[in-house]
Amino acid sequence: MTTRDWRPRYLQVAEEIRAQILDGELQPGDPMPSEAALSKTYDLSRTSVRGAIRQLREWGLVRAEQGRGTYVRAQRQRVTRTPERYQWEKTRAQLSVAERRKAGATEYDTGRTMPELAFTAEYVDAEADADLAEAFGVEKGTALLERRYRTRTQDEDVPLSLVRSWIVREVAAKNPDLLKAENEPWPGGTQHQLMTLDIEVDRIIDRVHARPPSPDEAADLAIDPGVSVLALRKISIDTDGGVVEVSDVVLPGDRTELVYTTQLERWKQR
Amino acid sequence: MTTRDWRPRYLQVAEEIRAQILDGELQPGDPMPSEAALSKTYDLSRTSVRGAIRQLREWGLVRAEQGRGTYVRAQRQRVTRTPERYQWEKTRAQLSVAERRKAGATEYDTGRTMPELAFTAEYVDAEADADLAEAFGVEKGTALLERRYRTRTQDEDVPLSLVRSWIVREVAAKNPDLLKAENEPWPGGTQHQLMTLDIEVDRIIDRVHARPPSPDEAADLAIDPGVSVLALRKISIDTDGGVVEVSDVVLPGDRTELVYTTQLERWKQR
DNA sequence: GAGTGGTCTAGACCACTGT
DNA sequence: CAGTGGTCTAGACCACTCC
Repeated sequence: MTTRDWRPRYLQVAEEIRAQILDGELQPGDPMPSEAALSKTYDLSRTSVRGAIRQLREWGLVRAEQGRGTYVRAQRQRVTRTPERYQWEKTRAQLSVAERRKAGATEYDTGRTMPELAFTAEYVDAEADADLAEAFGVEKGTALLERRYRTRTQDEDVPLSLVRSWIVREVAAKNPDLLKAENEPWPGGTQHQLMTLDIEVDRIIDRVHARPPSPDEAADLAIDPGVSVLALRKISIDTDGGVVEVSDVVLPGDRTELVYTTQLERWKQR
Repeated sequence: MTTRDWRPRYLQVAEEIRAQILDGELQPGDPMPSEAALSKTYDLSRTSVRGAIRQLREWGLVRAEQGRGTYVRAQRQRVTRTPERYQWEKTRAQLSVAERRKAGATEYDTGRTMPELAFTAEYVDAEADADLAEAFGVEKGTALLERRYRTRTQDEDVPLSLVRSWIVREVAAKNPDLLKAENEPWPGGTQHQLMTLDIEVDRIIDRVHARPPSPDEAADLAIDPGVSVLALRKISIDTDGGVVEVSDVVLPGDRTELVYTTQLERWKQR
């Protein structure tokens, strides 16, 4: 009170409201006072009040709805993704077609829930850019087969992830069926596709970082402004040590949790 | 031109400039035209131009510097973090004090670079909130020992990560030395601390998601507006299956890459 | 139609960076 | 000092939602 506050007014207001939310004075789902009301109570122009609200949105604390009002955000439903799915997919690849179809339609559940449904796979002819060329260990410009698809849960209409997957075209061409988009969804997934090429995946490397979404990604994933995406590059390595598939998976950062378990070696003696 | 554009003007400008950056017309490090200049060339008020620039900042494409100008952002230096560090730390825990000290001072390098330096460890008495109580499998309100510290590279002054680590206080009390902040940095790290309590860590679970930074985190990590942090909860489980340590690690999302490798089982027959 | 948030204007003062 | 971005005002029109 006595010592004057050097921070901009809009930030002070934002932090005041933030404290109210964290203290539980404002509960998730509660409507905020309207901009006009806030403008009056804080004796600020509407522009400044909007600055405070923008800040709260960037902190992921509130959500504004045109024509309705601004609401305190509920913690969004989280979806968990674990690399156990990779082993599951590999095991499934060796099953019969009938069983693969059945398994593919069934929910995949690893204790936590991970129901998924792939749709709208799209095939594109692509060339290796510098990045992909390095990943595959091929020349820049090498022809690749690119598959684009999205996954979503059965109840929600917003996709869980946007995926782009690449295979070296010359490798994939050994099985002409792989080049046809009509064959999607391929029963048994990528690992079975690779199996038809006589390729066994030995290990998979996930590289994860967070970044702001591109405009398209923000729209496709229904992401609020200020929320980042998790960008996951998945690299599959076969039993000969070569890179056989590269995928870029884009996940909404605030709705997705990635879980990785590291098993440590036992001490020899204590 | 002919069909009118329904999107707000500030967004159109932002996307126009975005295209220029992606096309390479504007190179990383290049200064943008000043707000006054943009305002003139696009025939918009400065407020609207600022809206476009804010959008570009949220996309992570430009960086504004007070009194200097606005610049196209360079891809920031990435730091890689792999769970191999956990095994390394466990192995190191069994070495002699002298060796642990030496190893602690040395850079830890896993092929990619991961030099780190811990500093300003702080000890706090804490109680288990609902979240931590569940993680540890104890009653809510159980006394915990909380350690806070940060890591940074030797050349940069901005920390790489903010860490809060918890151990059940009653467990830690078996070795009174662990309760004293003066003993930091503890030679051998957390795993050696646990070893003095007769605890061997069997596996470590990392749970990762992305979220907007809190105001404090944004300031501490020098994060630009619109960029998220990677929040990593690390859970250490001992050979009896109990949770012995929980850490929350906050990493700048655009500067950090997490790498996890999943080893798959070989097929029995082909 | 009343109330909400989204966009936009024209202007002002400030703090900071360079010269 | 001039030029830059950061904050703030008072007012306007719009698209949307709900009654």
